Amino acid sequence: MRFSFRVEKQDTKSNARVGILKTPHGVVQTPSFMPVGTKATVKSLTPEELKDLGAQIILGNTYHLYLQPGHKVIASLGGLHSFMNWKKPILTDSGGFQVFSLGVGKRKVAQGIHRGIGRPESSEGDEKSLCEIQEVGVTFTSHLDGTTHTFTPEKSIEIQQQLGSDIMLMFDECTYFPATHEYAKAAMDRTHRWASRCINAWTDKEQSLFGIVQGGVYRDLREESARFIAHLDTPGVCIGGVSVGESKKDMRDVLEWSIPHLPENKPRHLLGVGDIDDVFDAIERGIDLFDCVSPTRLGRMGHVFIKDSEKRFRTDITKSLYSREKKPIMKGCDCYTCLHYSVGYVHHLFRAHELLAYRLASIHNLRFLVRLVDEMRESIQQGAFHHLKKEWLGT
RNA sequence: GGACCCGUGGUGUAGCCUGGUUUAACACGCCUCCCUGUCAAGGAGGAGAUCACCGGUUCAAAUCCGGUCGGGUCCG
Repeated sequence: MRFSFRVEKQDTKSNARVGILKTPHGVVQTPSFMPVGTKATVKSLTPEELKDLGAQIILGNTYHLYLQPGHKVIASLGGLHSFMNWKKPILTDSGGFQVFSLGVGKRKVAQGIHRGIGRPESSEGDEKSLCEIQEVGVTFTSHLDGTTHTFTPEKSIEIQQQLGSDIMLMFDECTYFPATHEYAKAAMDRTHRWASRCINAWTDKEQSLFGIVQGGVYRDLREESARFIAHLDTPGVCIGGVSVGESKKDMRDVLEWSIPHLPENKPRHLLGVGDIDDVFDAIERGIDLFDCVSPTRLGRMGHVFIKDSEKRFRTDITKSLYSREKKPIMKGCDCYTCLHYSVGYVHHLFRAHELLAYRLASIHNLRFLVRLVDEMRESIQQGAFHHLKKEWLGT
């Protein structure tokens, strides 16, 4: 099956749309949320569980798989799908984001402050940058063993082709927030030059390749980047450089400026976004695909998704008040966790540091988000997207 | 009846022998906050102890000495 995308239904009151994405490993009905499986596994879950909770496609990571176990190892074991026993579509990130996220320095990362991405000026005292950006590519230091590596656009595509993903992403420079206009422009221009090199390196046309819009939080840059990426001969586009520390308003502005310049007939992926309100907003603006670590990462930290009145949509299940709660995490949830376990039990598992806790919470959170996007898709089909949005967000 | 061990925040311990560098440390627990293309079963911060009690030695005691109470082990 070759790659194709078709818009099936366009919402009349917004830019929301329903589409069908065909890939060599099956069909994805959009809009769709994809769980993140960085190291060839969605942490704590089996592919069977992923399938059961409704995941249509997952994301894997070039940076991590290149470092461990190595793309050649995975290729020799039959490619990523076979390696991890996931038969459905896979999108691979290019490694750009990770390479730059390491650039902020070890200490900040150790402190959990790593959302300012790719700041090359960063020689503040002992905070040595772990990566160096040049025209040819990025030289970085492995977080695993300190060895030095270089990613170029060509290298990233080569790795992704060996992994055998259905959707490859271009090697881009994800700008940090806040970035000056000058720097954001330089990074965007570099990303555009790298885009051509990615296309040239792209030899296996069974796999598709998506370009990535950059440009920081600047209107002129976003518009320019969106137009540039839109005109590339690739089957899809991504909007990147969001959810890197900017405000929600900034993110919305970025979508506002970028999307009108993107082609109607190509799928649009919004990188790294997964907050409920953000997903509603993005789908309303015409985004088709999402990926985000939040359901799994927050799940492992004991935060479970709920539909609440405060529009926070999550609660910390490890809090004492949940120790004797007999009810499931969320009334009406059809996930495996909610069908079989009480809040009190999952609470206990977290307190006891039992491994099942991570799995049950991840299953719930992923099912919650996948199902919500399913409902959004259904509502678009029926012309009721606005009603669903109002029901959830109140606006 | 005899010998020995122990008594430090909610829990479990470290420190005690070689008194001061202890504003008494650590783990877990508790409370706040954070997490959006995962270096993330992670991170930041906070509350909480008159070191069982009484007395003594000393410039100075959780730390040394005596006694009391409480818990435990072993021997009869």
